[in-house]
Amino acid sequence: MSNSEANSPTRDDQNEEQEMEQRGNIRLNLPEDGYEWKKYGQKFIRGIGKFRSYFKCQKANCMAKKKAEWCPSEPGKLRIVYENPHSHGSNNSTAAAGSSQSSNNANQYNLLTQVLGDQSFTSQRSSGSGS
DNA sequence: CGCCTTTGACCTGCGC
DNA sequence: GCGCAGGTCAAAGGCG
Repeated sequence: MSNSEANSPTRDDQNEEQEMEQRGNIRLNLPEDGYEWKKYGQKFIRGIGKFRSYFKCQKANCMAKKKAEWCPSEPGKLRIVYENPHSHGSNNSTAAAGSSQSSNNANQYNLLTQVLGDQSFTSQRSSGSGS
């Protein structure tokens, strides 16, 4: 086993990723959405048999929250659930693709979650923009 | 030295 | 009324 890990830095890197994945370390797969998130908790959800991470917007006046969980049927796929609208605009150009929509989306999503449910929107964010 | 991340424990709400 | 699950807060450790 010494040679396999000695000359395979890529594999080592992937191995690490998988190890963290098992621990529920979603931080590695956290998609940049233009906001600063702070992880404030992690829990193993028996309902889906996977870990769920809880993020909170670091902005002082922003009560926006984000939940990240692994898709039960699609290992490696991350499902992001946004809660509460942002009281400020996105300050990250990385998410320029949706920067103008981010705040708007978060706001609309809040309504959608209550009216339609998070599936339609979450599904769009996860597979629509990811893939 | 400061900031961020991770882990554990506690509290609240819902269901049976 | 009790039990289970989910969610949140706080403290400690590690890394930059």
